[in-house]
Amino acid sequence: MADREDRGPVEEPEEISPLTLNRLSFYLRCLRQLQEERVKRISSQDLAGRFNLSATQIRKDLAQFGEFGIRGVGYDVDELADHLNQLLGLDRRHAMLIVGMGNLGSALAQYLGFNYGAFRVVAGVDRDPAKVGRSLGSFVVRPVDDLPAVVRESGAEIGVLAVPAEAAQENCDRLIKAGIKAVLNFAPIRLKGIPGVPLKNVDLRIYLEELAFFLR
Amino acid sequence: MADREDRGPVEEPEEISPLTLNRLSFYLRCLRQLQEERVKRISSQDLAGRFNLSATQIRKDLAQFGEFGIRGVGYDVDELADHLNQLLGLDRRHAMLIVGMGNLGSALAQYLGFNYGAFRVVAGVDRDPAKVGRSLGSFVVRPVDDLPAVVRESGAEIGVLAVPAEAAQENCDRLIKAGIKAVLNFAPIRLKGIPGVPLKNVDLRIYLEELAFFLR
DNA sequence: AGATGTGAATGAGTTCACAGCT
DNA sequence: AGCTGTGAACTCATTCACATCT
Repeated sequence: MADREDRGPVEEPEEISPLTLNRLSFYLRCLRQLQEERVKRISSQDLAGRFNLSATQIRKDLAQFGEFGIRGVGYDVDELADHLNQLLGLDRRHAMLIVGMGNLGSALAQYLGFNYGAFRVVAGVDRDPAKVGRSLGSFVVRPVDDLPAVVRESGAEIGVLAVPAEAAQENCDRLIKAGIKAVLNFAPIRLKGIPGVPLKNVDLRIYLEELAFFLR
Repeated sequence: MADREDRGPVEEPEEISPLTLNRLSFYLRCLRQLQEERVKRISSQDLAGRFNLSATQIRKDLAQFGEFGIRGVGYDVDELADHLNQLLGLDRRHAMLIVGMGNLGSALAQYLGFNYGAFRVVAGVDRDPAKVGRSLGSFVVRPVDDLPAVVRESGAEIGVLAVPAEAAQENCDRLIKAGIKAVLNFAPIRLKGIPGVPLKNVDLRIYLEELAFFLR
């Protein structure tokens, strides 16, 4: 059955499609909004209606992970939010480290560190000695060569790459070698990661180009 | 209202899936890299091998829009890049306007305006009088109430929303009313657009949450 | 020969429709 | 009754396999 090619190791048992994961994250956002409105219970239909989603899909997505709803009634908003929060690994803090404290890096440090519940920017590094030593929020920018120590001391799990495309692969490798657990890449280049370390690309150029297509 | 300026023999846009569009944009990036390496011709196999793609998919994607390749030989790099460039609407400038000149807005203004060939940030607006009047790159921040005039004068086509979630829908509506042609939204909220105006969401929280899932 | 372009087959993802629980 | 959870049907996307062209 499972033919073993010269690929990486066997995958995790909990297979979840990126599309589903994306939606779960969005559902949680919707539930948070309902919580603020003091809504206690909601049916998949209502949820779908409010946020332009598909009721069936909501149910299918959720049912993958357990029976969170009450038949004939709907979902308990608080309870479901908690379940999703836990499922997505947001029930504990995630420390982030930013590589490249230029314009984008600095903006991300403040933007992400500010209002993102489970996430916290705890460190920043840069190659440029002129940027090292600057104080940004709750941390001081350190030299990129200190990465292993910075990761160890700060407990950072997620590395955010905000460096130019040319420097991205090198810094990605360094992050992984320094023991970072996941990478979020803002450089406009497709990086080669390694199997155990999830890597997500946020390519602003591609977003713009997709819009441009509709403006021809 | 969509006025189509016919210039050149571009294939019909037909319905194109967002996934395909995303890949075309990526193919173009790969071709640009090959151009820098002075590569003149490449086969779908080589292209796939170099950038971790599927050769069949490359051919299928491209074949939707014409016969760009030469059987038995491969694709002419320059020619294909030009075709994709034109197909994606990158053969002319696209002016962008940023709404919300806080940290993120300012960073985007410099980041996007700097090194993004076909795109140019030509204007920025903010609600805060303290930010109005600041000079950023090649433009001066103007009050958000001037949107209609700013759009008209600057010729901006793409509106970039870099405002808090609460203000995003209102500003999106204003952008559309002011005649903007497409919207790129960085606020962590799903906006209600209108049919003729393409809208793309870049939700940094969702990217982080998708990574967090793998760190449970 | 060697690579494209493409119908056919397979697989992934979504919607339908209804059984089953409250 | 009302709504969830889920197999079945369906639609969309990818891969296979090969006819076709240089």
